[in-house]
Amino acid sequence: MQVMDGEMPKPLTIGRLAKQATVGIDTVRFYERRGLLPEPSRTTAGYRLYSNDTVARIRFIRRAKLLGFNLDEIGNLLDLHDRGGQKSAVKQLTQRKLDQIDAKIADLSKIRDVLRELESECSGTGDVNGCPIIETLATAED
Amino acid sequence: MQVMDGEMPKPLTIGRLAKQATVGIDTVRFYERRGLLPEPSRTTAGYRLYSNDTVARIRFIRRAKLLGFNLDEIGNLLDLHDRGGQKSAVKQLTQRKLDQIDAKIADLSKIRDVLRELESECSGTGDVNGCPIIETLATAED
DNA sequence: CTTGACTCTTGCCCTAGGTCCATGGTTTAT
DNA sequence: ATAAACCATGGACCTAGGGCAAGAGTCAAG
Repeated sequence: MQVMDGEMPKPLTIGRLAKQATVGIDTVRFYERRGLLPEPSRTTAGYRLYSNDTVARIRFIRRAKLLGFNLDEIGNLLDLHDRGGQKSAVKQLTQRKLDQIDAKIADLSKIRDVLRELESECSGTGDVNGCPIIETLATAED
Repeated sequence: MQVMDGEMPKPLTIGRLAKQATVGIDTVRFYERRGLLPEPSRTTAGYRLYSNDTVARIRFIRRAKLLGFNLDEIGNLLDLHDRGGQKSAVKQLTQRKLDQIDAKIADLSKIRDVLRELESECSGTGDVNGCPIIETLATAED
């Protein structure tokens, strides 16, 4: 087995990392400040150098965000991942998030129902006099 | 008919207005700056003096907020109310808000489904190795 | 060797909807 | 008359998640 890797692998500087993870450079530094990314090693000139798994780590963060976790919660998930926490802890975080989302959906559904009702009651023709939407806003009992 | 109103009606200063509308004083001034409340008259000392319908106007704003309208949209609604706009304009604003809310509910529902699935797959016992939630975040294809 | 592309740090800016503070004048109650 | 409570203005601050810019150093290609 010959070792003939023709190319020097280009060092993973912050710009390349950001591109591979499809985030902005500022986002990488921001995550570092927030403690979501470990402090990277540096070149003698002070340039940050990353290992490949940082790409995966950033993707982890983005996916978790898509699922509705905020950065603090993601920090917890990452800690559990890094330090081999308990599944129960992960599950609990997920359940809490699920509860929050259910609550939010319930809120929005109520609002939607009210709005639908008002909208269906509004003829949509003529001036605003007697418009049930405006009327409700203007005169509803507290 | 005698006019014998025993008491001088206390002038509606900003503090009393705020209390009646159950908002903070700063909120009243903030709404004024945002153009949601007209500039009030002033005493010679510069104190703001409000008429009673300002209470109703602030309540209008709060109710509209509860229905999910932001302050810009509420400004539009107030304009339509003040200047006798068309019902169709009010209805349109309401429909757009309804669409936004539906979209948000749809978003959240998708997230909820994913989260529920992951949560149900997670045994909740043992360490994080093999936890489907962490695993998914860590390795999902982009 | 020079030009352009990268990177460094520090620090300010943005949204939305307010909230809080300092400083100073006014009004009201005791 | 004097203290407590009120009001004025201007500006800073808050959350969340970054974006943007200045000024300076570094690196790679031609």
